[in-house]
Amino acid sequence: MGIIRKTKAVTTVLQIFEEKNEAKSVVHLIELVKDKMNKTTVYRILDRLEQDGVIHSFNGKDGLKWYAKCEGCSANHHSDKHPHFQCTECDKVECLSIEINIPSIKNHKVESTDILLMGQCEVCCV
Amino acid sequence: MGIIRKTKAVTTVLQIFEEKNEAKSVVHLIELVKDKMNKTTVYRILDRLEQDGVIHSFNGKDGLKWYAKCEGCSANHHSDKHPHFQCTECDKVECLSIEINIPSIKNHKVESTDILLMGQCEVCCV
DNA sequence: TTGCAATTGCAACATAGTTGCATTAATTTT
DNA sequence: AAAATTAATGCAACTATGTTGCAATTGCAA
Ligand SMILES: [Mn+2]
Ligand SMILES: [Mn+2]
Ligand SMILES: [Zn+2]
Ligand SMILES: [Zn+2]
Repeated sequence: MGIIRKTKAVTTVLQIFEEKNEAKSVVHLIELVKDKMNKTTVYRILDRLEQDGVIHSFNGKDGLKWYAKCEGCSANHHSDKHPHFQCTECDKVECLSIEINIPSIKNHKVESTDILLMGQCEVCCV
Repeated sequence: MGIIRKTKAVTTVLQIFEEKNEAKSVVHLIELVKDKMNKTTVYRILDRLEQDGVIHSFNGKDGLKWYAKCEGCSANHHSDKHPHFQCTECDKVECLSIEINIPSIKNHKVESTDILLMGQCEVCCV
């Protein structure tokens, strides 16, 4: 089960995702709220928010865990699957709403995909 | 620069990749050779072999680092880019020789991709 | 052989993430 | 409104992957 009590810590974390629709690494999140709560709490809240379909997680280019807001997901229906883009210059991560076609692989059953595109973001492109 | 001296340790690691064309996680490799060399040595050898275009690395589903033999790469030309498949049941990883088409993204410059497909492998499919 | 630089082992470190347990605080019950 | 219940938190200790500095070893060329 996910979030049951709306504590101050939960509200703080939620606010971060609400106020700006941007992916955040756990490391960055911990840094952001380090005066307000323990890192263990951050990990646990993120866990529970993910279970509830409020946020989703994925791995960035260096293997770190990132989270971003879900759109149209719930505790029993995680539908918001998509590739991500990480800028090699500023490290920013974006959720991409593009569809990438995966060809079927002989004798294999592909159930999910983990796609990270890397390069230069809009800002760093120039 | 990569491998300069063909030491016993280098030979041991190379043999593992030669005898079976299969991706290996660093954790597994360290375990495999733990009586023969230090883990630091394993990390450093893998590093140098990658620089030489003998092997390539990528992240598995749990964020762990994996390595597999390269085909047709050299120190100054790493061409063997491809998606990977990891079985969710037996954890085995395969290099895929399929092409996945990445649509261009407005105002972004995609320079590389990191694609991991997950599901059931040939053995676990049944 | 000898000399030297590449390689290795080792211990200590860095960082991400997890766990157990006592304490605190939301929320429900009385 | 107070008490009871139990989810949530803080903290310290831990695990795991990966890195670094440095002294000792070893491959190889001269
Ligand atoms: Mn996303
Ligand atoms: Mn591969
Ligand atoms: Zn950027
Ligand atoms: Zn399998």
